Amino acid sequence: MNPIPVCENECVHDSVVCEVRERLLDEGEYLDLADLFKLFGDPTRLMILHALEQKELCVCDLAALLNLTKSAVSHQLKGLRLSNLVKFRREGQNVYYSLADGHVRAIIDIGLEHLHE
Amino acid sequence: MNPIPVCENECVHDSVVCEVRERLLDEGEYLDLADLFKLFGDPTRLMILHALEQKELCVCDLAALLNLTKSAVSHQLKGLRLSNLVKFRREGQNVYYSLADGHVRAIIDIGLEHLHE
DNA sequence: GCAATTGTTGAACAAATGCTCAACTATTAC
DNA sequence: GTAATAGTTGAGCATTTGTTCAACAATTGC
Repeated sequence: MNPIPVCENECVHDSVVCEVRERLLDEGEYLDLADLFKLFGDPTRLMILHALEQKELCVCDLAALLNLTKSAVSHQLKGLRLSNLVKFRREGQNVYYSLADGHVRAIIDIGLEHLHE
Repeated sequence: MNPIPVCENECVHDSVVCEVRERLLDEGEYLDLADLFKLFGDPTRLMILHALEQKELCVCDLAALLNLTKSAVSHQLKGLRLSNLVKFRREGQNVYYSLADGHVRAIIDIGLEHLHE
């Protein structure tokens, strides 16, 4: 019998598996990371993020730009806000959104690089 | 009446919206990009990718490592293969998977950086 | 040839996701 | 105060997604 692995398989390279297991992150980290990347996994949110890369925009602008209802945009912005991808400021009746930091641009750029290579 | 935007809103800053619209990508690009990032949006796939960052592994190893069936792992690997995130080679009965290029590591690293900042 | 093992695939089903709709809050102008 | 506009929120519903299960293909050893 071997270390931790409980599995249906015979072939398993135990020493390698154990070695890799030690370098893996906590399960919670992968959950958090997945929740973050899920936000990039929807065309609408990508367009919102990419638009905000160009300029600060209010909800109405985004709705007009993407041909969506303000509600739909607002729902998506909420997710982006909760993960600190975007920040916002109120000015009168308008709420202006912009990117919170450079991570969004960096991630999208690498994604595009991967697609176009 | 103004350029392209057809919308329910009055507030829209037309010149800004038009300017941003010109810099947006084709809709298909956002779809492709979203499909790519969807692959990072699942904890299981993230663990697979992160494990492959450490070492080349066969399906059995991954199954043992993540406590999943070979079927589940194989299904996920298929998606990763189709998007050129992983490559593989057959050696006897085993199929060994590894990362196709540096983009996976780059994306995961930025994601972790964002979470931990 | 046959049995054993690794790996892949398609169908099925439960869980998660994104949009719509309606109701609501917030600010401005009167 | 009221009316109008911007924005948010929760429920509902159709679509998508991830795993399981069973059947199948591929390689090895006899």
